[in-house]
Amino acid sequence: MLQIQAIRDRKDEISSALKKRGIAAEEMLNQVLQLDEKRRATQTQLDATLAESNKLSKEIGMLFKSGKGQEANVLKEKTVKLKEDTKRLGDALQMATSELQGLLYQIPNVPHEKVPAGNSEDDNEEVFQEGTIPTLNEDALPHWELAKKYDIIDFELGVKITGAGFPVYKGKGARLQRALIAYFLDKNTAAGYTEMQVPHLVNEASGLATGQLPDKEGQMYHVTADDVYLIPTAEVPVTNLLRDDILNENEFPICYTAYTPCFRREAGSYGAHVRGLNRLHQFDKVEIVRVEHPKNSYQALDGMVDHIKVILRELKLPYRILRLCGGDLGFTSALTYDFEVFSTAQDRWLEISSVSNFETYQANRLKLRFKDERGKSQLAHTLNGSSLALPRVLAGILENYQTPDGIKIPEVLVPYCGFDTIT
RNA sequence: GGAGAAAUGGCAGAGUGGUCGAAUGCGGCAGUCUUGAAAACUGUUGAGGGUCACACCUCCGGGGGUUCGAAUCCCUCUUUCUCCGCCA
Repeated sequence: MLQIQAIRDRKDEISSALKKRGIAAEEMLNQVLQLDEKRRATQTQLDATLAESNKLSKEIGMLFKSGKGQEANVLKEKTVKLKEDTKRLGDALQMATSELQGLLYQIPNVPHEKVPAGNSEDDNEEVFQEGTIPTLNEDALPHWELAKKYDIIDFELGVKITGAGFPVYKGKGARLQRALIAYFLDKNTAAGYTEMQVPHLVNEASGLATGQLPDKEGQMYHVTADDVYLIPTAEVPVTNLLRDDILNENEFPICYTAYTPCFRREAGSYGAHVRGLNRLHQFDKVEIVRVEHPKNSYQALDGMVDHIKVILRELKLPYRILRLCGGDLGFTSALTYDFEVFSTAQDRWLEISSVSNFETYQANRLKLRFKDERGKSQLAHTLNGSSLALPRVLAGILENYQTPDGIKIPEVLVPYCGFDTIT
């Protein structure tokens, strides 16, 4: 959620930056300012009314104490009208506040100056590419064929026990997945991220604070009996660990990593692009989350990107980095880099990580602040990234490492797997 | 799931209708003393709205109510603790 003060100070700047998302926000922002003014005017009136009745109440108290009950009763009558005003103004204030809030919820984050304009993924900007794309045999298979051939992932079994998009990993497939999780966590903790294990269900307040609610209910599984949501990403519980906190400046940076399953309804997805591991309702992911001083957050973002580069380099997977354009940028993000692994057998790039700086957008909803050197509360910056998402990394490994003799295991994973080939 | 008790500032903990945004202690910060530190002493120390700055307003788990006036009384929800039940 954008800060009202920011809109008051830099409306035109914000409005033109939002154009990169293809959003004409001018009118909405004007409406925000109007509502804000109304809200403040109402607040001022209410405060004055309350001040007066506070004063009267004190006088009444003193009169009663000194036995002047009659005078007190005269004053009491005066409070009747004040009470009515208080009620009316209080209702008006509440209405203005929630209207304002509702409007602010609809305005996405302001794109960073580096964000290219554009409407679709075609306008994303490739900023880096590394690794060699292997030359495979003519009979090279996509990962869903490999999964069947070597009996390491069973999609039909998942359908039987749950439904489409809930695969069952078997034998060496399960072990490889566990190896990847352990390897990612080890890399992240070695880089200074504290490993956390968090709940996989969150309440409504958490969903609101990181921006999954109120608009994206459809993406999350909702357990209505207990009114909790299955997490779509570890970002939600991990970032919410710091909800309502006021940090000291010297606590920065806060760096967490967590492995969790992620649950996404993915309503409306279909077709070849969702085959196999490409898009699932349940998948595993290791996430990194940072909370930073505003002046350091972009340096931190670069650091996260570099960190993920190292991992992909070690896995020897060909990958590229995209800077997302305004149209492809997530609602809450100011700047996002996507990592994509090239899947040779499918002949396409697969997104495996998304690294974002949310600046104060999430922090504003989270009420995640810090005390600056003057002792004033300021919003912190939040960032997160996948490090990494499992299924497509797995798909990339299976496809790129396939040989006539079986699937080779990347060297760094062999100690975690306990075998070097899947046959 | 059943019965009972509780929820107050960073922490501990007083406060059961008015002058309480809240005693006191600890912790934090600043100062005095000291070569320096400790101890001692003095001062200061919650969040949000509002204002150029004050004033002023709101917040004692959340929501609602009674009252001229609520941390304090009532209703409700949530959470924690104790006992019972169930159980990895």
